[in-house]
Amino acid sequence: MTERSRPLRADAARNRARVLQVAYETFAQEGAAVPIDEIARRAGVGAGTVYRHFPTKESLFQAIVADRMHQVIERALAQAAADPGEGLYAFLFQMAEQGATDLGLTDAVAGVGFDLAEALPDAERKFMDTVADILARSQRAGTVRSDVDAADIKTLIVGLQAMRRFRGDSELMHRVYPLIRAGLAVPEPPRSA
Amino acid sequence: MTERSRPLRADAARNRARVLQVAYETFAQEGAAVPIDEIARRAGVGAGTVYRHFPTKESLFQAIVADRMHQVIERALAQAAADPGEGLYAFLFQMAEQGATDLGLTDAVAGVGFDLAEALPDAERKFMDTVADILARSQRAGTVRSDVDAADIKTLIVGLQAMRRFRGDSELMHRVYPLIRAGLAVPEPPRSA
DNA sequence: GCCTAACCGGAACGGTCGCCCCGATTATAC
DNA sequence: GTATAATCGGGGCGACCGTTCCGGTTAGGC
Repeated sequence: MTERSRPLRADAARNRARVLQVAYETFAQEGAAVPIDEIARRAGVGAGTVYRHFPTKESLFQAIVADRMHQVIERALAQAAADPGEGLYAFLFQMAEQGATDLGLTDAVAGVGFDLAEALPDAERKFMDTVADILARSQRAGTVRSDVDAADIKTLIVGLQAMRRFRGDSELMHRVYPLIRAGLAVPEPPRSA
Repeated sequence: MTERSRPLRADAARNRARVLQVAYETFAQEGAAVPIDEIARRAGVGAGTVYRHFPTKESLFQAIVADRMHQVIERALAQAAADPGEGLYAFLFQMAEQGATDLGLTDAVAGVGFDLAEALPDAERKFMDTVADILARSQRAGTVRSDVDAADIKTLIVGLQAMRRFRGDSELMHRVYPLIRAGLAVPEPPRSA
């Protein structure tokens, strides 16, 4: 984002990339509670090196979440363009799945220990815009009831991520996910004849 | 549970009750991360006194969760007996509401930082039996589809608690809860005529 | 090849928390 | 009232974690 006055030295650039990559995988698998020392150890550098590139633990976490968020949004928009009717359902399931294997992203979306809207207002706004967009497409396609809004969907994502962490992949997909889908579907009008 | 060989001294019994009461309220409002020293301070005793009655922080937490769980189960069974059709829905909403204002209970149900099934197998089994019972009653009353089981309901409870923590009371009740309810309702057979 | 500025790593600091210890205190039996 | 045994409470220990510091090392221009 911010231009450096001078390019990083080769070893510094290499270490920065390694730290980012290791932190990415580690936060995803074990959540945001992993100590910086541990990330430094796995990256093969000292803790001081981590702090030189990222002044606080939160700044490292933010850099990763912003990137992850970007990926999720891009993928969701592509899916929604390809199949508007399924777009929202695909997005919901993708977020549930991602959130379970990516504890950092879950915490960020749910605002646990790190206020996404405050720390990365652009990412938060773009995320909500994307949700609204995908939702609107599916509603126009007639596969989602019209009386839900983007905030409702975000709430469902938070819930689904919690469920996915609690229960296995296939069980959630085969047993609980259909219930959510049935709840979001356009209700059948009451049969009067 | 276990009988004491000699009754507690009067001041000891009073302190024990105070600690339990304060811990009950504190864990409910602020989650299980509150330090023991803080609970001791609020109860007006020293940390040593807390540890004399409860050898570890977890044992104190367990004592509280077991009690809360008992209350929730009793109340749910009474509701289900009074109105079987609404029993499951009332239970779900009650658990969501309780879980949001009772972070300790939420953590216990979801198994975060404390394995309920391992630490209090009786409470866990009774909880699951109760869920199964209430669910079966509502299914017999025809208000809940027959292809969901108690494990699905528990998963939904975990999700609802997360949602409730994320969003306010009335919003969850008015906007998201109806979606869950619609998903659990007996599906209308497809109109062929 | 040399010089210097940039960078490295890990030891160390300050703060927090679970848990224990022990001199002081107090309830209870006689 | 006195003895005594249970209880009290707060200071302290050890572990952990985020962050800083600084002596040693190395990349890169000349």
